[in-house]
Amino acid sequence: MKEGSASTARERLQAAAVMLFEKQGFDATTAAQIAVEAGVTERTFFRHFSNKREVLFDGEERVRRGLLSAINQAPADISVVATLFHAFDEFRPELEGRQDYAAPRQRIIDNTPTLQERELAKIASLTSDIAFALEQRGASPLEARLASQIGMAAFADATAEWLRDGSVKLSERFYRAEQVISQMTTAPSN
Amino acid sequence: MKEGSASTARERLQAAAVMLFEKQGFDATTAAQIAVEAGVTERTFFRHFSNKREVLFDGEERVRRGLLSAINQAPADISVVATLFHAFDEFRPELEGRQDYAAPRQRIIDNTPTLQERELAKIASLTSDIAFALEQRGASPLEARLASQIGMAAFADATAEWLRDGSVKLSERFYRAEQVISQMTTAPSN
DNA sequence: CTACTTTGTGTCAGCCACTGACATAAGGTA
DNA sequence: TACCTTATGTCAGTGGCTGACACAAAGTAG
Repeated sequence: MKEGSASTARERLQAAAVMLFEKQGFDATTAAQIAVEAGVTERTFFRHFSNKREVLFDGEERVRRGLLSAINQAPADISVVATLFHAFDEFRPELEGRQDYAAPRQRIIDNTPTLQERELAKIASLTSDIAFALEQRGASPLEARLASQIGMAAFADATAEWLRDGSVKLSERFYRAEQVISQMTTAPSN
Repeated sequence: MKEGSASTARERLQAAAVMLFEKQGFDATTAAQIAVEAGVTERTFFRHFSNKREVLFDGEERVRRGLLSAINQAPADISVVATLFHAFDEFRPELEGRQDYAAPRQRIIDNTPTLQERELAKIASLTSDIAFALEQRGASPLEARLASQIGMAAFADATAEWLRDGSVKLSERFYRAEQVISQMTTAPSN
């Protein structure tokens, strides 16, 4: 009742959650409160989101599909790491288009351990799917697992840093990470 | 009252938890149940462990200290990745000595998404401390972050696989992972 | 040896995340 | 028109977890 009804209950719940989480913090905000703000009942909140955290983790499948399809379209004659960074760059416009929604969300996550855990789980799940995709393209299981691990670590790190501080472009952050990884295994540390 | 009293309440709670989690599953086991089995009250359970999951995550600090000290004792003239694997090998005896406790624990975690999340958080926390240690030894911040990510991914992967299937020695799993990482950025994927 | 302090525990009331069951209203379909 | 589906409300209940208070055992200080 408080939010406009020119949107679905689900969307109103997400917007109300982001607003309240930013204002009061995640822990101090109850599901019932979000529901009231969105003009529905607590029960309806839990029909749309399986738990309180999920209200912030909706786009996961979109990211998954985007990255996997970019990997499958990458050239076949490059290293696994190069394949991943090729895919990240293909997917980059989608991230850049969502910056306005993603930045406040990132701020909330940065302040909330339980959401950071959820974010780690999301990255781990993506990582596992990416490892599978690399294996399909000919990598060994262990190489696929390790490459996807460092690749997704770089992806998540670059994206989060970029959302926190937009003064370095996302493309630049990806590029730098790839350079570091390429040299990491050959050069001594000092 | 059911467990012998020749041990602390904390130890009895841990033992009771492992037993019940294996028998009934994590979700189907209540904190109150564990407490009764250990001869204390639910409130006492939560005095020893800040939440139900923590009863399985006690050795974390031991691992952290062990790995960090091993990193600091590694030779200075090798690559960051080599530094990490050197440290893993130094720490290996401690893992091998705990295999009997760690294996059932790993089985429970493998069956329980919420515990897998906690395990990811633990690895991420260790990873962050290890990145800091590498930086102290002269690595750049980005290199430190990425190297510690892939290193800890390899460490966690090798350890978990070894606990699930002891037929390949832990030293061998570490060795293989290091080989794969060294070649990852240079060779094409097929 | 007594008084004080610390540490570990029990008891109880209560909040909140989350669920199952049942009812109802609105919109589409046979 | 009768039915079915979908989204929601209502309500009662379980379980994780916390704060407050009381108490007992084991130091520790004087």
